[in-house]
Amino acid sequence: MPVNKRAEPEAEKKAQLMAAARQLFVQDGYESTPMGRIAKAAGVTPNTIYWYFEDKDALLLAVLDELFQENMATFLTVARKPLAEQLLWLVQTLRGFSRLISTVHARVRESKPVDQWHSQFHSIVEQLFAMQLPQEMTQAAIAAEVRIAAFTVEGLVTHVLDDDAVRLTCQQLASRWARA
Amino acid sequence: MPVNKRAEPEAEKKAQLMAAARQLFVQDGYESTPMGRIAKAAGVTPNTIYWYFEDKDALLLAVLDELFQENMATFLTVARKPLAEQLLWLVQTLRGFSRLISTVHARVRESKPVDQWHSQFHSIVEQLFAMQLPQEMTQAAIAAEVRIAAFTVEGLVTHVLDDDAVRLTCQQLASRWARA
DNA sequence: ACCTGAACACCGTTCAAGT
DNA sequence: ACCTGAACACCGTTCAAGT
Repeated sequence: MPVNKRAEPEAEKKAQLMAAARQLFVQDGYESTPMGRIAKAAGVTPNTIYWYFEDKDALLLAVLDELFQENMATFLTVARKPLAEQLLWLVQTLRGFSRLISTVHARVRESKPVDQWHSQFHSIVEQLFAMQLPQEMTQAAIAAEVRIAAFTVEGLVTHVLDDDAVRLTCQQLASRWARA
Repeated sequence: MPVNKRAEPEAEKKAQLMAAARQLFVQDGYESTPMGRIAKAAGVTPNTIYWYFEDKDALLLAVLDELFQENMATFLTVARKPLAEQLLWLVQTLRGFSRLISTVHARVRESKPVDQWHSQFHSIVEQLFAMQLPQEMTQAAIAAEVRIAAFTVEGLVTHVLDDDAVRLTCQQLASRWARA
């Protein structure tokens, strides 16, 4: 007849595992953090993780989803500012997860789920920018400009550059879209 | 007194190893090709590779250098054409090595030698483009435009896109640099 | 349902030993 | 100088067994 026997419901344990994985993935990178280290940080045995997650990729995707949700909310806040500022905010935010981003790109080829997540992420971000570009542009031009912006953001995030270079590149990029 | 005892001088054996590695790295990717497979393709035992190369990274760098030298020559041929065409050529050529490029980006963080190779590669390609941009632009603007171009090329190379999208993006990118 | 100890398969690399 | 067989350390994952 008891309903809440366990001190830790399944969801909570899963959250602990994700918190440990997230911290280590962001700090040390996905490839450089063995399952054993995540397990130890969460106080379990490595194989226990497999009761909650299918494999290491599933853990990665769960972490990515969490990070996306958390930061999407505040991005929508920034979405009313000038485009150059939006770009700069996006780059600075993503820079905090640059190792994770490199990992996603590396694993797009090896893992279908990672590939799907990556495609979806691009779609959302690119659409958010597309709707802000001048209406006078052709659809093809808008699509091209959005790709240029997306790839530039990725480059700024994953390459080592000083803040000035990042800022100037965002401004130069946005200067093209001055409304007619 | 004999001078050329061996049927296969060291350089030749090394070249064989590099040819095997190159083929497999390009086809299957660096992470997905074990040293054992390279060894088998070259007709030796895995540990033999370590007599010729310090480690797997050294093999990778040797292959990268080879590819760079081979393609640099024909790039200089293309360098007299319009910028949009140069970009398109660069993207299409690099697309043949997209897995290798993803690997380089992933390993920049883990391997100092790979990081240095990557930086040097960027420097050379970016300078080649910088000198072709309109003289009227400020140094800062040129630097920003070159970064935008480099990152867009990288994005076009590493993401899945149809040929039309690639072509349109290169044109749109170059349209900005129309000489005043 | 939840977790563990032990094992498996795979991989890069090393090393003592051979020619 | 050049190459090998055997071993080492490490890793993701599985599985039979425990509670």
